[in-house]
Amino acid sequence: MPTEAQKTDIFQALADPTRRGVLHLLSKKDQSIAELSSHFDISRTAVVKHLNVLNEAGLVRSEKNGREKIYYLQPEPLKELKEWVSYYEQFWYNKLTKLKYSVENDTLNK
Amino acid sequence: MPTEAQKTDIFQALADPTRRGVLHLLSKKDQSIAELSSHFDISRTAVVKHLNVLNEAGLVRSEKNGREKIYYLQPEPLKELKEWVSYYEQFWYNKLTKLKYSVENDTLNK
DNA sequence: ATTATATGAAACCAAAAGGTGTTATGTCAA
DNA sequence: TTGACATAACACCTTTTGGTTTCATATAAT
Repeated sequence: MPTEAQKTDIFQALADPTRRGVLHLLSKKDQSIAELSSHFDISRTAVVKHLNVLNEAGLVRSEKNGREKIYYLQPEPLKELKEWVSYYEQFWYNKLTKLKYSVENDTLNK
Repeated sequence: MPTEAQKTDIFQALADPTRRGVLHLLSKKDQSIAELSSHFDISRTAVVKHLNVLNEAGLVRSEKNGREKIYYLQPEPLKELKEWVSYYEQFWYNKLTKLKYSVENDTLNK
């Protein structure tokens, strides 16, 4: 139950390397748009667009502080990603597990 | 050490829901292009394009069987995804962990 | 009050993504 | 060998994506 609806698919949000870079920066420190932008070679406007995508995916939030807007990480939606990948973990080492699993659980779709 | 170079970023490969659907189908059963295509509302040609993307990301492989081309899941590259997400796991429950971590390990990038 | 700073918002653009349909090639089966 | 089937290879199209520049607004500091 996320506080806000996730308008953007999390997989799509993470597809862009700049956006993943933003998440990593925010994992170190909450920071303003200007500070975030200083770490990339693209314009501030472009970074803001990425922040909007991340925000719509529920991965970041922000609050105004004077004339600054401070962004912070909101990692909870990544749980979905973890669950997704954990399904595939069973196939990593031997292929026999696949058969075993599909017999035990009969999950055809999600 | 993947057998083949991954020309396509795994995050990008997973961004498309159809491609994730293909992976899920292949996790159940190795299958031909025709059989895979039957599960989607898009053309076979479109499915082939998705398969090419997945192949370039190292997530699927194929082998010819007569006039058919059988695709199978290659889940190993997903380990990278798991590692990526595991970094963020530490931030899931309380925000204090963040500080703790960044003090102990001083990993600024990657 | 004025100036510098931080962000917001809009218009625009090129390239990539995701889709289509058509035609060609290789293989199986009758 | 002929027809059907499975895939390959193109050419083409529309929308989305990731970027730009420019202009406007709000706040801080002198």
